[in-house]
Amino acid sequence: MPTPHYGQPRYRAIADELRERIESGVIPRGVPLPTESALTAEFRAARGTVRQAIAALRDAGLVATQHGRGTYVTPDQHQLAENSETETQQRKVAADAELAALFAVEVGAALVEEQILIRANGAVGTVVRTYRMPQTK
Amino acid sequence: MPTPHYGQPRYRAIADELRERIESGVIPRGVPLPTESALTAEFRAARGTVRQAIAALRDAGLVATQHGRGTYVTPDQHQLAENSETETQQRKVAADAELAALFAVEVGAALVEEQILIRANGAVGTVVRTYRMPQTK
DNA sequence: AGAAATTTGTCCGTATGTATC
DNA sequence: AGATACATACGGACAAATTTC
Repeated sequence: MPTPHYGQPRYRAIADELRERIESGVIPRGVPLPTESALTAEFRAARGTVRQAIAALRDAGLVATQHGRGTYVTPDQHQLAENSETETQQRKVAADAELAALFAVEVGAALVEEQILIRANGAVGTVVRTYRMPQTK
Repeated sequence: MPTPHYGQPRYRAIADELRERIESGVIPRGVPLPTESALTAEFRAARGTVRQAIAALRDAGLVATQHGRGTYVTPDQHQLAENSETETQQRKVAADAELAALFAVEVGAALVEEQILIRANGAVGTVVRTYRMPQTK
């Protein structure tokens, strides 16, 4: 099989098809996308092409991929807006090993953490923690 | 040559090297990057790997590519701050005591963590961690 | 104006590494 | 430890846009 891509590239057609399934609900939010090999078989495309399609969806924020686990459809943010309230608090925390590496400081160094709780109907649905270096100026 | 990518992937090392040349002025702003085949020869890497490196620079806004022409170093935005890029990673983590209380689950229960790194001029400035329950129905 | 050369874009197939289950 | 799934890398082929002759 040669490599014809007249008009629309193959990977874009696959991406559009998957996007359609997500937005129409054929693939519900929060569940994993078919695996790369499943998509490879379904669309008769090489894995690289399938990965290109998934990358496009990822760039669009529609899905998120986890190494070794799969690619998951991102939960729909629009629906959360109704009964949701947020609660924010700030505190000083010590850098763990990972944060220390990211910020290039020593383990245990002081960081500012802002924690936002997002409640839907009373129950905590999402916790967002933002870390920054303390402002020194 | 097999395909070892212990530690840092090859394409990232190439991207870092090119970024270094750009930021140090070895490759001035506004001029074209070496062609893909030139980079292929210089780094002894496959073209796909070189293209992956260039894609990383493109995502970071350092270069822009034009079909049939080449990849050009973006003119200096040098009014700072807009040189920020993000990197997102998702993983499964065990709930610590606090998160367990917030989500009303047991300590150690599986949560999905999405971590976003916000870089300004290469250095991590902000880390955002979002926690959710897996498989929300 | 047209043909050839150059350069990036797309696609295939395969192999191996790494993370997760 | 084995199976599954995504990540990285190679090499080859052809397509499309641009430049050069």
